[in-house]
Amino acid sequence: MHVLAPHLLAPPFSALRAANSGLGYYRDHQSRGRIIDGGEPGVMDEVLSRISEGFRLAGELMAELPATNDPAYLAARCHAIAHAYGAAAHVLEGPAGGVDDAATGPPPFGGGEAGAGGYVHQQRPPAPQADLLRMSFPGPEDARSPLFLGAAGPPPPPQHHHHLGRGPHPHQWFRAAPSDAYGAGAGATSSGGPVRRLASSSSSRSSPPSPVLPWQGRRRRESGEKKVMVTMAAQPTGNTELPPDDGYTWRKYGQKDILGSKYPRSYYRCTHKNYYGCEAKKKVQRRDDDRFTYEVTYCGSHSCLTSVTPLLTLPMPAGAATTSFTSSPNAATSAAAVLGPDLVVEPLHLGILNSWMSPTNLGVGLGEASTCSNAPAGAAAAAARDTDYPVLDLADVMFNSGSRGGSSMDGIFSSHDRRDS
DNA sequence: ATGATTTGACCACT
DNA sequence: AGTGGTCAAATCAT
Repeated sequence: MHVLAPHLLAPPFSALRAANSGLGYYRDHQSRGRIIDGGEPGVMDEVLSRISEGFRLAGELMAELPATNDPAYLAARCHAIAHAYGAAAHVLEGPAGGVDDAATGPPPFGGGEAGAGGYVHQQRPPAPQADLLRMSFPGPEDARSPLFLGAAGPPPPPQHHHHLGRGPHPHQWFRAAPSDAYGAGAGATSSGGPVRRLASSSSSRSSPPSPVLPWQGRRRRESGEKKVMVTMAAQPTGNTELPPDDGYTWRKYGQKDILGSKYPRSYYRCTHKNYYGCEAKKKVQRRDDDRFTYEVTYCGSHSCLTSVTPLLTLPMPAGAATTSFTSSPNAATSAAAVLGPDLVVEPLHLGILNSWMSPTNLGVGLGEASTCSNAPAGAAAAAARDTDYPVLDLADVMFNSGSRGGSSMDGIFSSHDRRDS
């Protein structure tokens, strides 16, 4: 049995931990600008390069793990990874506070400590760092861009040209289940579908005089509606990139070219809107300056996953906050609340977790994020506020239970519930 | 048959 | 008037 330092774990774990270390990037969709202010121009490039390298190596290691049993070899690989991250830390901390050996230094993203159950996140990093996020999931065949970085805005939408391979996600690390019963891991986004036609082939549809009926409820935008923007890396899948999978299933309902943006913006609504009237929506846009990064803006909350109590009753490690996720009628709100108001990014964390694992399991609505961070969390949150949030333990538990039954949307949306068209 | 995507048009908002 | 968000027919995939 090889024991790796928490921060040396391969991608999914390290990414997860990073995310749960408060690096989750989440903010109002209006904000823009750099996330990382590295001071000198070249500094962040180097940091990125280092982190990328570390992530890449970790990805490779993970890929090799199943077939490798040589402790010495694994240790060497771990050191290489540690070195890469250490170098990044060194650059970040400057000459004075450099960390020469990441293996003995603090976790790359700080704020972690080994507890009874392992690595438990306790505090989130200083505000500035909170912006430092951007996930990427280097896979064996494509280890590009590792992660977080703060790009500022949201990630761009799926480019249909590349998109959508029809089979299972090539890139399902630690994902026990393919997604959900509808086979849409990344939601409709990856469910496959027609490849975008060239403009010239403008379908045979002879544009009938738009039969748009008289005012049928094109709802006026709710200006007060909270939105959450998240920057996520594309899912590397060999030579294509899929939009980030946040664990929910989405159905695309529109795409639009946005002024000033190189890539079009795609609009998605929850696939279960018709089942449960779920109003969750999201806009996905690929960044102009980084095609591997998408900016996802979530609007509204998922009301379709409020009955995922089985998931939320995952065993909690001893010592972890015991506040139940199950008592609330609204799992999403409850979960976020439990994590506490101090963790502004928790919904994102969970969303990320969600994306790492069998989606749909985690009934945490990202759309609830803003609401949760503002709204009183209630007694549960209050109780959890001063407690070590079991985020990571939960994550581990979830990873470990990724193959458990119930990961399928079937368990949540039984066929008889479906009233969709 | 069913469900998802594409895409032009419509409409709200600024 | 310009832009962004949504609708829905046509089309495509399973």
